[in-house]
Amino acid sequence: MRTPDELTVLFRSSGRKVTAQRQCIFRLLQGDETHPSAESVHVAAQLEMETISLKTIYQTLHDLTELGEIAALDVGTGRTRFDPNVEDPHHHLVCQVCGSVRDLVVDFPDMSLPAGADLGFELGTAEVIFRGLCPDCRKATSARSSPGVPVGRPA
Amino acid sequence: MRTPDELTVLFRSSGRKVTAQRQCIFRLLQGDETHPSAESVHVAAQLEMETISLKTIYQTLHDLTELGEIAALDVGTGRTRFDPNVEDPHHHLVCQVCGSVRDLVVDFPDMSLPAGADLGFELGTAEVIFRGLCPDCRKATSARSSPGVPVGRPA
DNA sequence: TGTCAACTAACAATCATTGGTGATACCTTG
DNA sequence: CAAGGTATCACCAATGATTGTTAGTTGACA
Repeated sequence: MRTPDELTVLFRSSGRKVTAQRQCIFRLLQGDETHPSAESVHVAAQLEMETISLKTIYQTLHDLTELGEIAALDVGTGRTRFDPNVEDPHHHLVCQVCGSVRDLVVDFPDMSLPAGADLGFELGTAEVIFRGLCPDCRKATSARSSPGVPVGRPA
Repeated sequence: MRTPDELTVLFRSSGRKVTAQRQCIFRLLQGDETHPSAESVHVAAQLEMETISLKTIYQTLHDLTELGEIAALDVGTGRTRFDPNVEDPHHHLVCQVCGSVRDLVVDFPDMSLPAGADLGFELGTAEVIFRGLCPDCRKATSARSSPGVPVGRPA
């Protein structure tokens, strides 16, 4: 996504207003690689603005998604995750224990389908999700118990 | 998954009872390649047993998943889809319009990660989701309007 | 045949998300 | 700077998929 300043211009030119809350959200998303959920953005935002509402978070994330500045993704953790990186095409690593998500900037050139395998589908994007254990949960698991904060439904 | 008869044995040997409802569900899943949701299994089951309850469907699907006879998957259509094919490792084709899901029995050998790209994750499975348009929605889209039955949240 | 799990109906609860309200704040354009 | 209108807030309700609860009945199986 673009910088907060550029987003300010973009919002205005698309008829949206730029409030302190929205700028706060812009700043928080800027360079965030954790693929936050709406709720975690809310928590982070509340550190700066105690009264900011979850509704506002949802609305702004929705606006940003509409403008193509962030991507909404469902990796099966039960909440929608938001990805500020829409520049580089990439895939995702998902921790099966704590639900953390990281970008995977690897291109798989050989992922085209053999003729006839497409079952008549008109293909769009191919999205790869690698499931595994993040470094933290790896430590916690090999050691003893209590990993990070568990998240959402299994698979 | 196994045949209804084999599942009957398996259920009994795991302390579960085999009722007419359960056998009906076994039969319906047998060879179903549409990756039905709990609700669509319910609809199909009601054709044979008008009074079968959605709870029973959920419970039996849950049991089958626990026994590893079917797989529960989240492809971002808003409902959990169930896949009776747990024998062949495979990926999935998902229609962005109607939400239909088909198996993709193609193996991608070159999907290992370059050294260092794993960000310290311990890798498990890699699941690939191809999004696109199914044959039916393709026709409907290129023609005029009204595709199949739209399903669930976008991406 | 008896026991106990499974079934049903009906209803409530969950969780993430979206929708309404009315009132206030404040951004933006003129 | 002032007007006008959108964003915000708090509060509360609704959605949709799924799970839980209850209580009474059926039926599997040893």
